[in-house]
Amino acid sequence: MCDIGNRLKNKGLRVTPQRVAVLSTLLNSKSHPDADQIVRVVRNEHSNISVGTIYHILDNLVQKGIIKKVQTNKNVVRYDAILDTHFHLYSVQDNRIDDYFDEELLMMIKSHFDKKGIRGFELNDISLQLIGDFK
Amino acid sequence: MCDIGNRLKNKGLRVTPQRVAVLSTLLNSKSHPDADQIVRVVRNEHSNISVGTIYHILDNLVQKGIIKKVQTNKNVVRYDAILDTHFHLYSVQDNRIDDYFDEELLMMIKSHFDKKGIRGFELNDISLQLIGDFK
DNA sequence: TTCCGTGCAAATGATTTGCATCCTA
DNA sequence: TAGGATGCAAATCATTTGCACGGAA
Repeated sequence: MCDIGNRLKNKGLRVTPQRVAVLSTLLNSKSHPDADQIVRVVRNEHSNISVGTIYHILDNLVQKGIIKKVQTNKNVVRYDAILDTHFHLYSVQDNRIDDYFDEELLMMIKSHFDKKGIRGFELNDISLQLIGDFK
Repeated sequence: MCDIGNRLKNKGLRVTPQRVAVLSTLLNSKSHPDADQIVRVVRNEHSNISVGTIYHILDNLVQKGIIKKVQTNKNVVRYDAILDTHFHLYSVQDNRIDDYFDEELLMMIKSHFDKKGIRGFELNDISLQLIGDFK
C-alpha cells in the first residue's frame, strides 16, 4: 500500500481509497484495460466507486505521469501502468494488446535519433506498435 | 479522377461520387483529419453528403486497405491515405500529427525483426509514433 | 477547517444502426 | 434490374460536466 500511496503523494495527489483502488487494479492488470473494464474490476474487488470518478482519477494519473494512455485506433482509450519505455504487440482481430520489451531495439532507435534528430521537432517519447496476430 | 476510381474498382467497391469525394479529400489533406473534418471539407467542396454515409465510406476504405486509421490516444479516429509505411510526429499540445518518412530507420527496424522475430506473433505492420513538440 | 475528491445524473460528442430510397454495374 | 450505397434520424456508447456533499491534510 505504501508503494501506491507514495506514488500518489510524490506527485502531490491526495491518497484516497478510490485512487489506490484504481491504481492497484491497473498495476495488477497485464491487459491494458479501458475505463469500463477498470470500473468492473474495482467495483468487484473494492467498493462502489462511481464511473465519473474513475474517469477523473485516470485523467489525474495520466496528467501526473503515473500511468499512460495506450494508442488505439478504436474509440476507447486504454491504459498502461508501466512507465519504462516498451512496445506493444497489437492483434486487431482479437483486440488484444501485449507488452513487448526489446532493449536492443529501443537502444537502436534512441541512438538513431541521438545522432540524427528531427528538424523542427523536439522528441520526448517513442511509441511503437507491432501489428499482427498471435499464433 | 481515374486514379481514384480505379483504386475503388480494384478493391471491388462501386465508384460513387460520395466515395470519390471522401477519398480525394483525404488524398489532398496532409493533416490526418477525423471524420468530422472530412465532413466539413466534403460538404464545402462538393455536395451535401450525409454524416452517416461518410462514416460508412471511411469504414469501407479501411476494410479494403485503401486508407488507414491513425493511432490516437483521444477518442476520435483520424485517417491517413498514405499506404507506404511511414511514421508519425505527434504533438500532444496542439493535437497535430505530421508524417515522418525515415527509410533508414524503417529498414533498421525491419531487419531487426527479420533476424529476430517475435515468438508466438506474426508481424504484419509497424506503427511508430514520435511524441514531442514542434519548434 | 479548507479544499480537493467523490458521487450522481444529466449533457455532450463521436460513431452506429435501421430503414426507405437511389443508382452503379 | 438487383443488390450495393446513400440519406436521415434515432439510438448507442464512451467520456465530460455541474453541483452538492464528504473526507484527507
